Amino acid sequence: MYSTSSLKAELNERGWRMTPQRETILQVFQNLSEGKHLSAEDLHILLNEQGEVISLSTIYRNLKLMSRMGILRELELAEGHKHYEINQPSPHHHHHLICVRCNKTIEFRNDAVLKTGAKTAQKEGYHC
Amino acid sequence: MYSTSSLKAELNERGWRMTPQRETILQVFQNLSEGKHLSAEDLHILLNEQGEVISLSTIYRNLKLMSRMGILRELELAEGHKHYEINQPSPHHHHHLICVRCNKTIEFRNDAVLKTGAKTAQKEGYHC
DNA sequence: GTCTTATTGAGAATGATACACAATTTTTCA
DNA sequence: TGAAAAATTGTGTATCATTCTCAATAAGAC
Ligand SMILES: [Mn+2]
Ligand SMILES: [Mn+2]
Ligand SMILES: [Zn+2]
Ligand SMILES: [Zn+2]
Repeated sequence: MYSTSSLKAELNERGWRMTPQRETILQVFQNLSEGKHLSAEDLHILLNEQGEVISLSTIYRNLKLMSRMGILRELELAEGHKHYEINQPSPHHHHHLICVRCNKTIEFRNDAVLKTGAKTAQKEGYHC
Repeated sequence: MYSTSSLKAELNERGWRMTPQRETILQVFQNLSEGKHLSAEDLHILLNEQGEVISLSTIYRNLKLMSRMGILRELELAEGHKHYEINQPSPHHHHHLICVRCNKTIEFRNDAVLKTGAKTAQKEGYHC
Protein backbone atom coordinates (compact mmCIF):
# COMPACT_ATOMS: atom_id res chain seq x y z
CA MET A 1 0.00 0.00 0.00
CA TYR A 2 1.32 3.45 -0.94
CA SER A 3 2.12 5.94 1.80
CA THR A 4 2.26 9.67 1.18
CA SER A 5 6.04 9.58 1.39
CA SER A 6 6.50 6.67 -0.97
CA LEU A 7 4.27 8.46 -3.47
CA LYS A 8 6.41 11.55 -3.13
CA ALA A 9 9.60 9.54 -3.54
CA GLU A 10 8.34 7.83 -6.66
CA LEU A 11 7.11 11.09 -8.17
CA ASN A 12 10.42 12.86 -7.53
CA GLU A 13 12.29 9.94 -9.01
CA ARG A 14 10.59 10.72 -12.31
CA GLY A 15 11.06 14.49 -12.09
CA TRP A 16 7.53 15.06 -10.90
CA ARG A 17 6.23 16.76 -7.77
CA MET A 18 4.12 15.97 -4.79
CA THR A 19 1.06 18.19 -4.35
CA PRO A 20 -1.72 18.38 -1.76
CA GLN A 21 -4.14 17.35 -4.51
CA ARG A 22 -2.21 14.16 -5.23
CA GLU A 23 -2.02 13.31 -1.57
CA THR A 24 -5.74 13.85 -1.14
CA ILE A 25 -6.62 11.66 -4.10
CA LEU A 26 -4.36 8.86 -2.88
CA GLN A 27 -5.97 8.99 0.55
CA VAL A 28 -9.46 8.71 -0.87
CA PHE A 29 -8.59 5.52 -2.71
CA GLN A 30 -6.75 4.07 0.25
CA ASN A 31 -9.80 4.56 2.45
CA LEU A 32 -12.26 3.34 -0.15
CA SER A 33 -13.94 0.12 0.92
CA GLU A 34 -13.25 -3.05 -1.04
CA GLY A 35 -15.38 -3.48 -4.12
CA LYS A 36 -16.01 0.23 -4.67
CA HIS A 37 -14.87 1.99 -7.80
CA LEU A 38 -14.88 5.73 -8.48
CA SER A 39 -15.22 7.66 -11.71
CA ALA A 40 -13.56 11.06 -12.12
CA GLU A 41 -16.94 12.65 -11.52
CA ASP A 42 -17.61 10.45 -8.46
CA LEU A 43 -14.30 11.50 -6.96
CA HIS A 44 -14.97 15.16 -7.70
CA ILE A 45 -18.32 15.04 -5.93
CA LEU A 46 -16.99 13.04 -3.00
CA LEU A 47 -14.21 15.55 -2.46
CA ASN A 48 -16.63 18.46 -2.66
CA GLU A 49 -18.74 16.82 0.04
CA GLN A 50 -15.63 16.55 2.21
CA GLY A 51 -14.90 20.24 1.64
CA GLU A 52 -11.74 19.43 -0.35
CA VAL A 53 -12.24 21.08 -3.69
CA ILE A 54 -10.03 19.89 -6.54
CA SER A 55 -10.75 20.91 -10.11
CA LEU A 56 -12.05 18.29 -12.48
CA SER A 57 -9.08 18.88 -14.81
CA THR A 58 -6.66 18.07 -12.02
CA ILE A 59 -8.64 15.00 -11.10
CA TYR A 60 -8.55 13.67 -14.65
CA ARG A 61 -4.85 14.42 -14.97
CA ASN A 62 -3.92 12.69 -11.74
CA LEU A 63 -6.14 9.67 -12.16
CA LYS A 64 -4.36 9.03 -15.43
CA LEU A 65 -0.94 9.74 -13.96
CA MET A 66 -1.46 7.46 -10.98
CA SER A 67 -2.75 4.71 -13.24
CA ARG A 68 0.33 4.88 -15.43
CA MET A 69 2.45 4.78 -12.28
CA GLY A 70 0.71 1.58 -11.22
CA ILE A 71 -0.85 3.09 -8.10
CA LEU A 72 -4.39 2.98 -9.43
CA ARG A 73 -6.17 0.66 -11.83
CA GLU A 74 -8.26 2.12 -14.63
CA LEU A 75 -11.36 0.00 -15.21
CA GLU A 76 -13.79 -0.19 -18.12
CA LEU A 77 -16.96 -1.20 -16.33
CA ALA A 78 -19.52 -0.97 -19.16
CA GLU A 79 -20.93 2.36 -18.04
CA GLY A 80 -19.50 4.61 -20.72
CA HIS A 81 -16.82 6.13 -18.52
CA LYS A 82 -13.77 4.94 -16.65
CA HIS A 83 -13.63 3.89 -13.02
CA TYR A 84 -10.64 3.67 -10.73
CA GLU A 85 -9.57 1.63 -7.73
CA ILE A 86 -6.35 1.15 -5.80
CA ASN A 87 -4.03 -1.35 -7.50
CA GLN A 88 -3.55 -4.08 -4.93
CA PRO A 89 -0.57 -6.43 -5.34
CA SER A 90 -0.80 -10.16 -5.74
CA PRO A 91 -2.58 -11.72 -2.77
CA HIS A 92 -5.28 -9.04 -2.84
CA HIS A 93 -5.40 -8.64 -6.60
CA HIS A 94 -8.79 -9.28 -8.15
CA HIS A 95 -10.50 -9.53 -11.50
CA HIS A 96 -13.83 -8.21 -12.77
CA LEU A 97 -16.52 -10.20 -14.49
CA ILE A 98 -18.95 -8.07 -16.50
CA CYS A 99 -22.01 -9.36 -18.34
CA VAL A 100 -22.07 -7.99 -21.90
CA ARG A 101 -25.87 -7.97 -21.87
CA CYS A 102 -27.01 -6.61 -18.50
CA ASN A 103 -23.70 -5.15 -17.25
CA LYS A 104 -23.84 -7.07 -13.97
CA THR A 105 -20.36 -6.74 -12.46
CA ILE A 106 -18.58 -8.73 -9.77
CA GLU A 107 -15.06 -9.09 -8.43
CA PHE A 108 -13.29 -12.39 -7.96
CA ARG A 109 -9.83 -13.64 -7.11
CA ASN A 110 -8.03 -16.29 -9.09
CA ASP A 111 -4.32 -16.88 -9.06
CA ALA A 112 -4.33 -18.99 -12.21
CA VAL A 113 -5.78 -16.13 -14.26
CA LEU A 114 -3.25 -13.73 -12.78
CA LYS A 115 -0.36 -16.07 -13.49
CA THR A 116 -1.49 -16.79 -17.02
CA GLY A 117 -1.48 -13.08 -17.74
CA ALA A 118 1.94 -12.56 -16.20
CA LYS A 119 3.43 -15.57 -17.95
CA THR A 120 2.00 -14.58 -21.32
CA ALA A 121 3.28 -11.02 -20.88
CA GLN A 122 6.76 -12.29 -20.15
CA LYS A 123 6.76 -14.74 -23.03
CA GLU A 124 5.66 -11.99 -25.42
CA GLY A 125 8.41 -9.63 -24.28
CA TYR A 126 6.30 -7.12 -22.38
CA HIS A 127 8.73 -4.72 -20.79
CA CYS A 128 6.85 -3.69 -17.66
CA MET B 1 -19.80 -18.96 -37.62
CA TYR B 2 -22.92 -16.99 -38.49
CA SER B 3 -24.42 -17.30 -41.95
CA THR B 4 -26.67 -14.67 -43.47
CA SER B 5 -29.67 -16.90 -42.94
CA SER B 6 -28.89 -17.75 -39.32
CA LEU B 7 -28.50 -14.04 -38.64
CA LYS B 8 -31.87 -13.41 -40.21
CA ALA B 9 -33.44 -16.21 -38.19
CA GLU B 10 -32.05 -14.94 -34.95
CA LEU B 11 -33.10 -11.37 -35.68
CA ASN B 12 -36.64 -12.40 -36.54
CA GLU B 13 -36.83 -14.51 -33.41
CA ARG B 14 -36.45 -11.31 -31.42
CA GLY B 15 -38.85 -9.28 -33.53
CA TRP B 16 -36.06 -7.60 -35.47
CA ARG B 17 -35.36 -7.48 -39.19
CA MET B 18 -32.69 -8.44 -41.63
CA THR B 19 -31.35 -5.60 -43.74
CA PRO B 20 -28.70 -5.33 -46.45
CA GLN B 21 -26.64 -3.18 -44.08
CA ARG B 22 -26.61 -5.88 -41.41
CA GLU B 23 -25.65 -8.52 -43.93
CA THR B 24 -22.81 -6.38 -45.25
CA ILE B 25 -21.45 -5.70 -41.77
CA LEU B 26 -21.56 -9.39 -40.87
CA GLN B 27 -19.68 -10.27 -44.05
CA VAL B 28 -16.93 -7.78 -43.35
CA PHE B 29 -16.25 -9.30 -39.95
CA GLN B 30 -16.44 -12.85 -41.29
CA ASN B 31 -13.80 -12.06 -43.90
CA LEU B 32 -11.59 -10.09 -41.53
CA SER B 33 -8.27 -11.81 -40.98
CA GLU B 34 -7.46 -13.17 -37.52
CA GLY B 35 -6.04 -10.62 -35.14
CA LYS B 36 -7.64 -7.59 -36.81
CA HIS B 37 -10.10 -5.40 -34.98
CA LEU B 38 -12.25 -2.62 -36.45
CA SER B 39 -13.60 0.54 -34.89
CA ALA B 40 -16.88 2.04 -36.10
CA GLU B 41 -14.86 4.59 -38.05
CA ASP B 42 -12.57 1.89 -39.49
CA LEU B 43 -15.59 -0.06 -40.70
CA HIS B 44 -17.17 3.04 -42.21
CA ILE B 45 -14.02 3.84 -44.18
CA LEU B 46 -13.49 0.24 -45.25
CA LEU B 47 -17.05 0.05 -46.58
CA ASN B 48 -16.68 3.33 -48.42
CA GLU B 49 -13.59 1.98 -50.13
CA GLN B 50 -15.60 -1.06 -51.20
CA GLY B 51 -18.30 1.21 -52.59
CA GLU B 52 -20.80 0.04 -49.96
CA VAL B 53 -21.89 3.19 -48.19
CA ILE B 54 -23.57 2.76 -44.82
CA SER B 55 -24.18 5.73 -42.56
CA LEU B 56 -22.12 6.03 -39.42
CA SER B 57 -25.27 6.00 -37.27
CA THR B 58 -26.33 2.70 -38.73
CA ILE B 59 -22.87 1.32 -38.18
CA TYR B 60 -22.85 2.34 -34.51
CA ARG B 61 -26.36 0.98 -34.02
CA ASN B 62 -25.59 -2.37 -35.58
CA LEU B 63 -22.19 -2.89 -33.99
CA LYS B 64 -23.89 -2.50 -30.64
CA LEU B 65 -26.82 -4.70 -31.62
CA MET B 66 -24.61 -7.48 -32.94
CA SER B 67 -22.47 -7.32 -29.83
CA ARG B 68 -25.49 -7.70 -27.57
CA MET B 69 -26.59 -10.63 -29.74
CA GLY B 70 -23.23 -12.31 -29.19
CA ILE B 71 -22.23 -12.18 -32.86
CA LEU B 72 -19.50 -9.59 -32.32
CA ARG B 73 -17.23 -8.81 -29.40
CA GLU B 74 -16.81 -5.23 -28.24
CA LEU B 75 -13.22 -4.59 -27.19
CA GLU B 76 -11.67 -1.81 -25.12
CA LEU B 77 -8.19 -1.71 -26.62
CA ALA B 78 -6.74 1.33 -24.85
CA GLU B 79 -7.18 3.63 -27.83
CA GLY B 80 -10.04 5.76 -26.61
CA HIS B 81 -12.66 4.09 -28.75
CA LYS B 82 -14.20 0.65 -29.11
CA HIS B 83 -13.09 -2.05 -31.50
CA TYR B 84 -15.00 -5.05 -32.73
CA GLU B 85 -14.24 -8.56 -33.90
CA ILE B 86 -16.26 -11.67 -34.66
CA ASN B 87 -17.10 -13.61 -31.50
CA GLN B 88 -15.55 -17.02 -32.06
CA PRO B 89 -16.80 -19.93 -29.94
CA SER B 90 -14.64 -21.96 -27.61
CA PRO B 91 -11.81 -23.62 -29.52
CA HIS B 92 -11.04 -20.40 -31.40
CA HIS B 93 -11.86 -18.04 -28.54
CA HIS B 94 -9.01 -15.76 -27.51
CA HIS B 95 -8.09 -13.16 -24.93
CA HIS B 96 -6.30 -9.83 -25.19
CA LEU B 97 -3.30 -8.72 -23.18
CA ILE B 98 -2.84 -4.94 -23.11
CA CYS B 99 0.05 -3.12 -21.46
CA VAL B 100 -1.27 -0.26 -19.28
CA ARG B 101 1.82 1.80 -20.03
CA CYS B 102 2.62 1.45 -23.73
CA ASN B 103 -0.67 -0.08 -24.94
CA LYS B 104 1.07 -3.03 -26.62
CA THR B 105 -1.70 -5.50 -27.42
CA ILE B 106 -1.58 -9.20 -28.23
CA GLU B 107 -4.03 -12.06 -28.50
CA PHE B 108 -3.61 -15.39 -26.79
CA ARG B 109 -5.61 -18.55 -26.20
CA ASN B 110 -6.01 -20.15 -22.82
CA ASP B 111 -8.74 -22.57 -21.87
CA ALA B 112 -8.15 -22.20 -18.14
CA VAL B 113 -8.88 -18.48 -18.26
CA LEU B 114 -11.98 -19.09 -20.33
CA LYS B 115 -13.22 -21.79 -17.96
CA THR B 116 -12.53 -19.73 -14.86
CA GLY B 117 -14.68 -16.96 -16.28
CA ALA B 118 -17.48 -19.31 -17.21
CA LYS B 119 -17.41 -21.10 -13.88
CA THR B 120 -17.37 -17.87 -11.91
CA ALA B 121 -20.26 -16.50 -13.96
CA GLN B 122 -22.31 -19.59 -13.26
CA LYS B 123 -21.51 -19.61 -9.56
CA GLU B 124 -22.53 -15.97 -9.29
CA GLY B 125 -25.85 -16.54 -10.99
CA TYR B 126 -25.15 -14.84 -14.30
CA HIS B 127 -28.17 -15.47 -16.44
CA CYS B 128 -26.65 -15.53 -19.90
C1' DG C 1 15.17 33.23 -0.55
C1' DT C 2 15.48 32.90 -5.50
C1' DC C 3 15.08 30.47 -9.76
C1' DT C 4 13.39 26.97 -12.63
C1' DT C 5 9.83 24.25 -13.95
C1' DA C 6 5.83 21.32 -12.86
C1' DT C 7 1.16 21.82 -11.57
C1' DT C 8 -3.19 23.82 -10.98
C1' DG C 9 -7.85 25.82 -12.24
C1' DA C 10 -11.04 27.72 -15.53
C1' DG C 11 -12.85 27.40 -19.58
C1' DA C 12 -12.88 26.01 -24.37
C1' DA C 13 -12.21 22.24 -27.66
C1' DT C 14 -12.43 17.58 -29.09
C1' DG C 15 -14.17 13.27 -30.36
C1' DA C 16 -16.83 9.10 -29.79
C1' DT C 17 -21.29 7.84 -29.47
C1' DA C 18 -26.32 8.57 -28.87
C1' DC C 19 -30.52 10.71 -30.24
C1' DA C 20 -34.61 12.75 -32.98
C1' DC C 21 -37.28 12.43 -36.73
C1' DA C 22 -38.84 12.12 -41.42
C1' DA C 23 -38.25 8.91 -45.29
C1' DT C 24 -37.73 4.17 -46.53
C1' DT C 25 -37.84 -0.88 -46.04
C1' DT C 26 -39.44 -5.33 -44.09
C1' DT C 27 -42.77 -8.18 -42.50
C1' DT C 28 -47.34 -9.51 -41.73
C1' DC C 29 -51.74 -10.82 -43.05
C1' DA C 30 -56.12 -9.93 -45.20
C1' DT D 1 -50.63 -9.49 -54.14
C1' DG D 2 -50.89 -5.14 -51.72
C1' DA D 3 -51.99 -2.30 -48.01
C1' DA D 4 -51.01 -1.47 -43.04
C1' DA D 5 -47.94 -1.74 -39.12
C1' DA D 6 -43.59 -1.55 -37.34
C1' DA D 7 -38.63 -1.57 -37.63
C1' DT D 8 -34.69 0.57 -39.77
C1' DT D 9 -32.11 3.94 -42.11
C1' DG D 10 -29.73 8.46 -43.05
C1' DT D 11 -29.03 13.21 -41.85
C1' DG D 12 -28.24 16.31 -38.75
C1' DT D 13 -27.83 17.58 -34.01
C1' DA D 14 -26.96 16.77 -29.08
C1' DT D 15 -24.47 14.80 -25.33
C1' DC D 16 -20.95 13.77 -22.34
C1' DA D 17 -16.36 12.13 -20.99
C1' DT D 18 -12.00 13.52 -21.54
C1' DT D 19 -8.25 16.52 -23.21
C1' DC D 20 -6.21 20.86 -24.22
C1' DT D 21 -4.71 25.80 -23.54
C1' DC D 22 -2.79 29.18 -20.93
C1' DA D 23 -2.08 32.34 -17.26
C1' DA D 24 -1.41 32.04 -12.25
C1' DT D 25 0.61 29.42 -8.58
C1' DA D 26 3.53 26.45 -5.92
C1' DA D 27 7.17 22.65 -5.40
C1' DG D 28 11.91 21.43 -5.47
C1' DA D 29 16.89 22.51 -6.15
C1' DC D 30 20.72 25.29 -4.88
MN1 LIG E 1 -12.47 -3.83 -8.31
MN1 LIG F 1 -8.97 -10.14 -30.99
ZN1 LIG G 1 -26.35 -10.48 -17.79
ZN1 LIG H 1 4.35 -1.75 -22.10
